[in-house]
Amino acid sequence: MGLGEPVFSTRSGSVRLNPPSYLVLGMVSLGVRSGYAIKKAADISTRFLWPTSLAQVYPELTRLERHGLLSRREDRHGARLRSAYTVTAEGRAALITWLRSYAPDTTPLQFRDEGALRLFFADTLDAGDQLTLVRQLRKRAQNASAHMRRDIIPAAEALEQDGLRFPTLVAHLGADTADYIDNWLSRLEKELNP
Amino acid sequence: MGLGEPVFSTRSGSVRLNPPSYLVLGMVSLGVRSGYAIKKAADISTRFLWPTSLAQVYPELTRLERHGLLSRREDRHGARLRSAYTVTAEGRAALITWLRSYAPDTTPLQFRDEGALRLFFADTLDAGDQLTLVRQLRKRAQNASAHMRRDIIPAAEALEQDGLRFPTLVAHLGADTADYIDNWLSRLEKELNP
DNA sequence: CCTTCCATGTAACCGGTTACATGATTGC
DNA sequence: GCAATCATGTAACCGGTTACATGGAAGG
Repeated sequence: MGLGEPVFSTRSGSVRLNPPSYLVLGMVSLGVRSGYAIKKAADISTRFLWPTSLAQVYPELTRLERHGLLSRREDRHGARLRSAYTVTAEGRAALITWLRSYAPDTTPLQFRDEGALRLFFADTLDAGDQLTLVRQLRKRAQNASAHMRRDIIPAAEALEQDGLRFPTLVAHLGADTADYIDNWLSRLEKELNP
Repeated sequence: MGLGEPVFSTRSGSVRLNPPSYLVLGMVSLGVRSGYAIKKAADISTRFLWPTSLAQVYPELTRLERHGLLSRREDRHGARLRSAYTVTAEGRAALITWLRSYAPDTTPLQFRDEGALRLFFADTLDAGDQLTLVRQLRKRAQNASAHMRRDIIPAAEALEQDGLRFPTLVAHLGADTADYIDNWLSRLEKELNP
């Protein structure tokens, strides 16, 4: 196993917490109360950083509650029942511990990306197809940037009224990075098409 | 399933080819002949784009050969036997088809990254810890850039004698992007620490 | 001689996604 | 009335990693 077991000790034993756990814990701590809402919130904010699914969110909520990091309340809305979660003191402590424990050496920077993998093997293509591929990659970077500026950043900015600035910052980092990549590829495009 | 089944038709039925398949196929097409060597080559080139493991490479080689995309030759080296793979015409066609078929809309740009996820939730931290986190993230970006420029790029440049330029280009894209992120975070750091 | 590297594979496990199943509420 | 959205969950599957198991070759 090596170093840094991602285990958090609670009064009731210990829980193994991984990024999806902290995603759920973090969302609840931002005031998102139901599983359904967490998934929706993740789709317009952390989707690029860490995608998730309902089939992951619901069991995780149950698990976090079982270990005392979340507290559940039945929130009856007509005949429909809904679970409203809030973070416990222990849950908040777990989140903060995680945020404070980041070690740059254990998690190396990765860009796992099929597009870039194709570019790596592009020597196999003739000049025309190489150019097409680079243009497609640019298009994707442009799409990503546009989507973030049009949808993600405004949604994040709405949270600033609650004193939350980092969602906006991260969204900007993503959009700016996408622009940087587009720019880089545009220089490559010119180089390939003189 | 939806759109774009990643299936390639061969004389002997059809194969489902995914990024790890093309990683193996591509590496063999670059002249890397054994499973062991493919893993080693991937570790100093495509690791950031698409990590892999021996437990993935070996079965994939067998599968690709079974479908006629690779051809295997027993390469006896003393008492030790080793499999030496080469790409068949069909294998080369499959690789080129994949490289030519990139659709920017189906594969959205993702930065799946635990570090950025932490930054997203950093409002939970006090100012001092926020600063520490940003500095840690910078350190990681610097490490990544340094490692690429010291190890990955020189290794890629050695391939240029064989007429391969894209491995070097992709390595530079990675290193430059890491530098960009470091720079972006350094501005954030100044903003947080006035 | 002994360590490191070359070399090939399998078994067990885990993290995550897709698909399935169900039903109430809201808004047009 | 009907469609879209809110809401919760499970089962099956898949992609990928870690750990296990084995042994020859090369280099100091």
